[in-house]
Parts: sequence; structure tokens; C-alpha cells
Amino acid sequence: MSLFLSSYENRLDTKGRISVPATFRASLSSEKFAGVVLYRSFTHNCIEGLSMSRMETLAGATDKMGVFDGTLDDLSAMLFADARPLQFDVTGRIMIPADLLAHAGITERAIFVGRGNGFQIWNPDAFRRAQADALARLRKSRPDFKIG
Amino acid sequence: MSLFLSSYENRLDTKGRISVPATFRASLSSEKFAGVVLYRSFTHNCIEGLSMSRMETLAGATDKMGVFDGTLDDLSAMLFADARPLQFDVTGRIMIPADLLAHAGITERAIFVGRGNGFQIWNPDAFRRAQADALARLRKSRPDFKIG
DNA sequence: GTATATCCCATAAATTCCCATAAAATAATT
DNA sequence: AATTATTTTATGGGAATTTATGGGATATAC
Repeated sequence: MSLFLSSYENRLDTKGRISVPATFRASLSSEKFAGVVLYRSFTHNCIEGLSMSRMETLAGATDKMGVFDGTLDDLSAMLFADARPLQFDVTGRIMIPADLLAHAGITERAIFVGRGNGFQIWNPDAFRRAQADALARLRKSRPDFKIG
Repeated sequence: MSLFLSSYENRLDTKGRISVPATFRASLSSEKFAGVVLYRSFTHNCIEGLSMSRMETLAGATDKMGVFDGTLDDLSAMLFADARPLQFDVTGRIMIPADLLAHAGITERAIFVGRGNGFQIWNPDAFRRAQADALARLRKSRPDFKIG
């Protein structure tokens, strides 16, 4: 699976459809399921997106944890119960369910944000604010970040 | 992976395309992805460039850390969201996105600067000024730089 | 029946493909 | 060392393709 990189701002049409960026679709082209899986982010007011195969990887990871792990139970409850598989239409669009849109505060525009192994969908303004905050925090804490 | 060395000043054409120096392309010739990944430098008014495989190494590292790690979240937000995968055309050119050009103050000419494991793209004048400043600082501070 | 979702086609803008040419670098020859 | 030939590289521009978006027609659900 290739990476989800960069950000793309697109428009929701009157029917509520939105194009998934072509580069993201390309990252998913080798998938059996021609679409994405979306769920409400645990940490931000945004929508998390990933491929079906990655969802399967996550399911595998939860198996490694104990059956009586309460936190895990909460996590998998959220994750799997909330996850929406959405198939692309012929032109590569999806219809994001209304409750997800509400959670992210998205109305007529949305920005698809690459996150490496997955991606996020944000209200464009909210995303830019969050980015600015993240940069400010990083500049302050100066984490020891080494590549490779 | 071989090194990026030396500097090459090239021209942006009317469509915004620019040739990546042939020697840099040679350094990337063994890569699966025939192109580069660019992002806005956190520290300078320039564009940072690296190979896709290096980017993938980063994505792998993020998996090892927890889902609720705030610092990791900030870092991956900055990195992946801002990273632009750009494929070479047949003649080895790329189209640098407008916001990256703006960040580096590049209009019709740009200089590709070797940085060892990666490279940078600068406005030629800004780069020469930055080089002069860097030299002046080194002369003043004389850091204790030992090889090996 | 009404609302919602899906299929299909249309279009404008942006991007990529393709070919041409000029300049530079490398190799070959004297 | 100087000159010529050959290849590689940088740049320019037209044509074809892709992409995002809009909307009508058809199917499906409640």
C-alpha cells in the first residue's frame, strides 16, 4: 500500500457527493474494495479514513490484546461499530454520512489530509487552525526528530 | 541510496515546470517511485526534498508509536499533510505547487541544493545570502567539527 | 409518493504526454 | 591539445488525457 500524502480541498455538491483526490484513489487502486472506510476521529473534530485492508490490519492488532482489556473494548467498540465502508462511484466520489460531516463541522468544502498510512477529512478552516497549533507546539517542544 | 551533492540553478517554464538536475535523478533511479517528495522547510524559506522510500521509513516509524501520542500526532500532521509526491515527466521535470513556490519566494529561477541524504530548493538570491550568512556564523563560532 | 441514492453523461480546468529544439557535456578523432 | 562527433540534458509548446464538478434520468427505500 502506498502512502497518503499532501492535502486536497474539494467541494461537496448539492447531492452531498465529494471527489476523493485522485492521488488517494491511486493509493487504493490495488485494493479489493474500491472505496474507503471512514469513522469519527477519537482525537480531533475530523473524520479518519483508511483502506479496507488497513482496517483488517487493525482488527488483527486488536486480537493480540487481551479479551478482558476494558480500554481495548472501548476502542474496538468505537472503531468497528462506527466504521463506514464507502464505495467510489464511477467518477471517484463518495457520499460522506451526515453524522460524520456533523462531527467534523463540514458543510460545503472539505480538505482531505494525508496521514501516511491513512488520511483525515477536515473542515478546511478548522484544519488550518489545527495545523498552526501543531506547528506552534512543535516549535516550543522541539522534539528530537530523526529520520531513518 | 546515493548522495545529493552540488547545486544546480534551473528555470521554471511558463507552465511552472522545472527540470530536476540529472545527477539528482540519477540518485533516485533505483527508487520505485520515479519522482521526489517535497515539503515546506520548517526552519528556512526553502523547499525540502527527499525520496519516497525515505518518506515510507517515516510512516513505518509512526506505526510503532501509540495512537494517542500527541507529539507524534503533531509531527505526522505537519509532515504527511504537507508532503507533495511529484512524479517526473518523461524529460525529468516536476511541477512545484504554488504554495511551496510562495514559501520559498521562487518565481522564474530556482536552485537545487544538495544536502547529502536529501536536497533543498531555494530562490537563487535567497540561497546565496543564506550561504554567506552561514559562513559568517561559522567563522564566528568555529564549531568543533570532528570527522569519525 | 416522496425522498434518497445510484447511474450516466457533459464540461471546463488542470495536468500529462509527446515531439521538437537548443544548450551543454561527454566521447572520439585527429 | 584542439577539433569534431555523439550523447545527454534543459527547455518550449501543441495535443491528448485526467480530474473535479454539475446535473438529468433511473432505481431503491421508506
